[in-house]
Amino acid sequence: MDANPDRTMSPVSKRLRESASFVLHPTAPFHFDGTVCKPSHFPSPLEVWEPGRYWHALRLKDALYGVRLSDLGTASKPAVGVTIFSDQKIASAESELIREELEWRFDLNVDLREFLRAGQNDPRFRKAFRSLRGMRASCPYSLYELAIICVLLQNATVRRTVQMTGALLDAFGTELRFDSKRVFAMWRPADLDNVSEAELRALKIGYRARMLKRLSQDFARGAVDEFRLRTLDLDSAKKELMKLYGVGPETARILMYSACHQSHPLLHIAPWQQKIYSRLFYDKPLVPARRILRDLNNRFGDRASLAVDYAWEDLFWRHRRNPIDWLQKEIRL
DNA sequence: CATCAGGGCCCTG
DNA sequence: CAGGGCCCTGAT
Repeated sequence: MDANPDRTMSPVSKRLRESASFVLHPTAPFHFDGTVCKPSHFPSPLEVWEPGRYWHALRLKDALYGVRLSDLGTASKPAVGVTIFSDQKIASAESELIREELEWRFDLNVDLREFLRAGQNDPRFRKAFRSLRGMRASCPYSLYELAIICVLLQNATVRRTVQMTGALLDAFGTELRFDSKRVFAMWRPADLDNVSEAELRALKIGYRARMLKRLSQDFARGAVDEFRLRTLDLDSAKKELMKLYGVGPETARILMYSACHQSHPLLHIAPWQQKIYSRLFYDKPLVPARRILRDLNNRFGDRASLAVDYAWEDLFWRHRRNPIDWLQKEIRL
């Protein structure tokens, strides 16, 4: 294991050099910034975004890459330039594997045409669909990595999640330096084999320490096959995921949606979501959850989760440009 | 200073 | 299937 053995030291750091490049052609329409940058997410050192460009770490098999994505096309003629940074040469078969994985993680081949039409026809969604037209439900992380992030989000405020993530990455992550950027790669499941629950707790992650241990063990011994999971239908996949310690209905939903690209009808709206959706879709302080569910599912069916995501991210994009008062009050730091 | 709730989940009864 | 407890932190 190459996780940092002395956790009082600064994190393991690697310098990578440019090793391969190719171009991807997403389905049209495509929205680059909306796909790679999610303003509703908590800020983390796992990625860097600038308009039209995006940097992150990618673990595949046993290799660790730095990735830069560049927007080279337009909404209707999309093209994404990919440059891979590595500490060794990249064979063409390897390059092909990376290409397929990136296409999956950013959901570049999905057909959104019918879904986008439905959004244009709904006055509540028209604006969001217009400004993010072609956005994907993407996730730069592996299933394991996203599961860890979900656990760090549970029952915590954003500020606390940021702290826990930083502490864990300092201890077990790898800092990648490439293309004048620095991003962190998360540890691998097996890297926590020899780390005790007490050591994790010392990083102030509380009761989540046990979940991190058990999740990592399960992934390390192959109890979860991410690639098989991608092929399952919604219910079976959800059932599989909920066997994992620390993965309940909400985390399973997030994993299904973001990492497995299973859009779905809405089943449940939490109180904090209800408040925000009421403002967003009805311009009222509080609309009954039942009604919100019915309206959205009627309009969008099994793409309802994606529709909400469009409105949600659009809201945060607008908030970023021009702070929205009522939203600021809802999102505690 | 004390108390509480937080962008869930597990466990118990 | 309902409700209490969980780590820690900032808000009150």
